[in-house]
Amino acid sequence: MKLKDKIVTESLRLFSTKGFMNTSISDVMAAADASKGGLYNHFKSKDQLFYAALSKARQIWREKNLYGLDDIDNPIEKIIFLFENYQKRYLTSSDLPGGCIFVSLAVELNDQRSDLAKEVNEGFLRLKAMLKRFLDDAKDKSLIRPSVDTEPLTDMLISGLLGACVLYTSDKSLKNLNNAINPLMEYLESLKA
Amino acid sequence: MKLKDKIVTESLRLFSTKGFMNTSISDVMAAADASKGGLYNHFKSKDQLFYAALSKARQIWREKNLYGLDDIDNPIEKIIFLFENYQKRYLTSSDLPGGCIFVSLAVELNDQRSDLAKEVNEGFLRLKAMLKRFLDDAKDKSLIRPSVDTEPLTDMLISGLLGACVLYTSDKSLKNLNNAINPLMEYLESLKA
DNA sequence: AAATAGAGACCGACCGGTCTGTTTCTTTAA
DNA sequence: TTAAAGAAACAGACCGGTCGGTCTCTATTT
Repeated sequence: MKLKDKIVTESLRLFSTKGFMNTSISDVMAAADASKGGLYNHFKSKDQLFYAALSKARQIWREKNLYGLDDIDNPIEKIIFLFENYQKRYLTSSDLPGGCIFVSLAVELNDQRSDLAKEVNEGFLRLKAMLKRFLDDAKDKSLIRPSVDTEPLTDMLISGLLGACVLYTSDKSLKNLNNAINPLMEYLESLKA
Repeated sequence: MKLKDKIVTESLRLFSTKGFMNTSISDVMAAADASKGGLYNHFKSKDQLFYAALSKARQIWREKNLYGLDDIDNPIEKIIFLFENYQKRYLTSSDLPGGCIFVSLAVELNDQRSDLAKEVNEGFLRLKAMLKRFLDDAKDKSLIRPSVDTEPLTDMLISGLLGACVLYTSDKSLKNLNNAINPLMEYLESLKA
């Protein structure tokens, strides 16, 4: 692997555990087994490294969470499969040992680096939009009861998912992760028409 | 107000927005309009200040969230009232401009200061135990359907609440806060016997 | 030979913490 | 009532160390 990729990979691991501001350039370069000269040859600044790492994190997010979704027609089943991916593929990925890096970064950066946080928050909005699209689609196809209001349901699913990330961050046990996510899936099942 | 209290109050505000490790002693003393000598006269170290601030945060948590709970008999209504307090009294409190400080600290400290994080996580466990107690009580009194399994339901409520905190941290809008918490209350209502 | 990649000493700024000196409050005795 | 004495509260210069970033120099590639 080229040094540039190695730096991004290692910085992602460190950002997910220590956060962005508490990870020093020296930390990153020690993990990448190289020196500062090697980093500043590829990135103009630490902020630039942040954007590169965020881009890689998004790529990993899509790879892990959208896996297999295209093979499913039923939008409710799609959401349930996404939630399973979240547990089994994404949160437990070795590339992000600190859990969901977007949650960590959003909490850390919002009040002190709003420019960087903005990029992170956009991801939440996109996930929310995707979930709402699935739910609206399910309603159109009469797969869930017509009494269901998709807007608050979307918010509940999102916050449940984010909460599960927080719990997993603070106690990396699969049991707690299952306990947090499975009820959401069961609730979704109960809404089927 | 005495300087010691002022230091704790201001450090709490700063910890909730900037996090513990990214808040410098100078930041705290500038906010408290005093100097380092004044701080180290009352606290042995920054860690000691952390424990003092955490203690104050817990006191605020109880004041805001347990307000009025004793006047309610129905345990389900207690939970709903607690959730309302969370929105209207706790998260929007001016003492914690960064949102729920326990969420911020848990995410920040778990992988780098596990000794401090342990203290924070204990609070989650206590909240979880309290919610479960209410739910079990409700089940005993046949206030909710007997088919309800209180264990996963507790986890769902906790992670929903934590997720709401994350969302509120990254977008301090009451609308999003309501959207995240209200569905939890509606879901609880739907479980009534 | 020219260009790129990388190493690592170095810079000013800031970190948590210490130390000394000064001010303010409290206690005690005349 | 007052003044001396002691303790506690506070200010701010200062310490070694680390931060992000720069710069020079060497090694490798083209």
